[in-house]
Amino acid sequence: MSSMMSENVTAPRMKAADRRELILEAATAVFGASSYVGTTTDDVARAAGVSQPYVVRLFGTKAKLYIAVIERAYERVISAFRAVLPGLDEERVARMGAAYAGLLEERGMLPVIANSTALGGDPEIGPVAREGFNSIWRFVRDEAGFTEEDTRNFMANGMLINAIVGLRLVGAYGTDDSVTEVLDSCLPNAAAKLRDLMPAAGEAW
Amino acid sequence: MSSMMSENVTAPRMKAADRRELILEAATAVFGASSYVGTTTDDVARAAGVSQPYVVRLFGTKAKLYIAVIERAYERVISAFRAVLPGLDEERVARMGAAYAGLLEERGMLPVIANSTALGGDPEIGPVAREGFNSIWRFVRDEAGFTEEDTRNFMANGMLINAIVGLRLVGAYGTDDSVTEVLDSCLPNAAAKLRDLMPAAGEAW
DNA sequence: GTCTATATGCGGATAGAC
DNA sequence: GTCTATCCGCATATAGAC
Repeated sequence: MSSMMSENVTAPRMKAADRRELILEAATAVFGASSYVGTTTDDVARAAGVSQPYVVRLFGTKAKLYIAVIERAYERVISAFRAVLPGLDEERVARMGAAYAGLLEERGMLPVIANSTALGGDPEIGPVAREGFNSIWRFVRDEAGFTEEDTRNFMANGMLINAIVGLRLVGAYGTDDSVTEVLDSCLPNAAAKLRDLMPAAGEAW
Repeated sequence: MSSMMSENVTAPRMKAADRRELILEAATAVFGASSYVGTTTDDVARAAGVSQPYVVRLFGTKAKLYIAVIERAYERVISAFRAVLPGLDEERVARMGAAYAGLLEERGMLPVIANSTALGGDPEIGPVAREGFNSIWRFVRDEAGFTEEDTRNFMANGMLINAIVGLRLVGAYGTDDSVTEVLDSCLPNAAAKLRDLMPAAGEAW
């Protein structure tokens, strides 16, 4: 009668690289739900099904873990954009916008990016967030070939979406219909997607 | 030889309301520089020249202090917009944009707003940040009389500026000229203003 | 590779004097 | 109205077993 009922005393052995990726995914969801400050390494650990010291062991510090999370998130955005580039035509603004909206379905991805844009003042995180933002900017302008003005408008719309996501202005929290109207005019269907994906207050994503 | 050199052992007596305002101003600068998480109540206290327990005493908790700060900031944005409304004409988009940019000169005002848009997930702060954002949205649309589309574009540009401010993409941190180009195309002169106002890494504002 | 146990430090908050 | 002293909790990080 020793360990019968205790589930998950020890997570199944796994290659460190795989475990890393698993933790990064969980961490993205948790950081996305509660922001950098509001999340503890223990929250991340429990979401990933491992012990708190182990996530610290793997990533060194909480800040380094978060940095790994946002680097991965920014890369993901670019890969999503890149995927819709082939055969780029007149619709590339709409298609890339849709690609961004599609990321709403990947837990925490957009919230994490939104949050990272407010952390430029942090000496460790700031440089990484800036580089991520810049990399998207450059991609849109140089690889997708947007004009200067289209690039600005595209990024501005993205930041508006980030703010709406960061504020939890839709979903269980939404009170003002005008906001979802706006969202709809930014990216058709994004509002509906957000509504579905948003957890109730206090819930995890 | 007792208290000769000790400066400010006790802050000069003052009406609580005035002290409150003084602390709010200092707190705006400090929260703006280091974000909500990165700031301690002691940081605020020292910036305001009072003791740490006293700021807690006046505001109850750190979260309540921050809430007071962002409420004040959102009100300030609206008052700045309202000030340029009389005799509103064709230029109202440009004039309100300039009014927003003018707030760059008030320490921490824009950074605080930028940061608050990432804290929607916080059960205490979230509702206040949402209400602040909504109030600006409504003002632009209903009182300034912007069209639905102009409102969205205006807010989107504002969020882009917030992101640039939040990321510290200009000033001592700026590395990519393309970003200041963009800022200039959003709001003429804003980039130069930002450059002047941004502190070096790690410095207080 | 992963855990348990624990040290450590920091920051928010309280008590109470002046 | 404002401070000093201090408590206390919590979360990060370490040590070391398995």
